[in-house]
Formats: sequence, C-alpha cells, structure tokens
Amino acid sequence: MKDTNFFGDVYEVVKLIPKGKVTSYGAIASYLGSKKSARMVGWAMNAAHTLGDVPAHRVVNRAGLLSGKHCFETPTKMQELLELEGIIIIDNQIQNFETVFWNPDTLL
DNA sequence: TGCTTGACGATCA
DNA sequence: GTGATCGCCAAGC
Repeated sequence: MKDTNFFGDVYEVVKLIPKGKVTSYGAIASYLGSKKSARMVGWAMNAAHTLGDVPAHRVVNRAGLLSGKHCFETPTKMQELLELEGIIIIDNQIQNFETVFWNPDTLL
C-alpha cells in the first residue's frame, strides 16, 4: 500500500478541498502533474472512500456529474452529503458548478 | 501470465 | 454541434 504513493497524494488533495467546494478528477490528475490519467484518480477515490477518511463525495467528473455515486453505500448518499455542504444537486448533477468548483492549483 | 475493465478527459472525424 | 475513439495506468479475474 505504501507503493501506491499516487493514491496518498490524491487523498491529500481531496482532504484539502474546502467545505462547500468540489473538484474534478481531471483537476486532481493535472495537479499531480498530468502524468496520471483522470481514471487513476477514480481508482484512488474508490480506495479512498473505502478508507472512510477522504471526502470522496467532493470529487466529481468534469461535467459536475456525480459519476461515483454508485460506489457509495447508497446512490443518494453522495448527493445528500454534498447538499449538506451547501451544494445544490439536481438529477445527480451539481448546479452552479463553476461557483462551487475548487481547483487544487488555487491552493498554491 | 495476460486480457479486460474502470468514479475520465481530450481530441479527431 | 454531436458522436466516436484513443490515451492514461492500475487492479481484478
């Protein structure tokens, strides 16, 4: 598990996401250096949510769609968590995505 | 040991 | 403007 340094890096970035904000897989991948594909971020998220120590619900795809909701305990769990953050979600899609979008590069 | 799949993204036709 | 395909890398079977 220590070899999966990439995963640990993804976890760190996801943990840095402010409350009420979300980011995209591609943004994380790009932040890590674009050497990894957005798919790898998805894999990392899959493992991350399993740990339960990473707010994977704050990570969505480029279109602001809750593509990973199926990986949660319940399809509505992800949406519910995001709504608690103050994010509006309709039909599994984030509204005002530009407003709630947080780019890791902004942290720098 | 090797092929397929997989929470995506970007580009080409 | 829309649809389809390729690329990325790792894990599962």
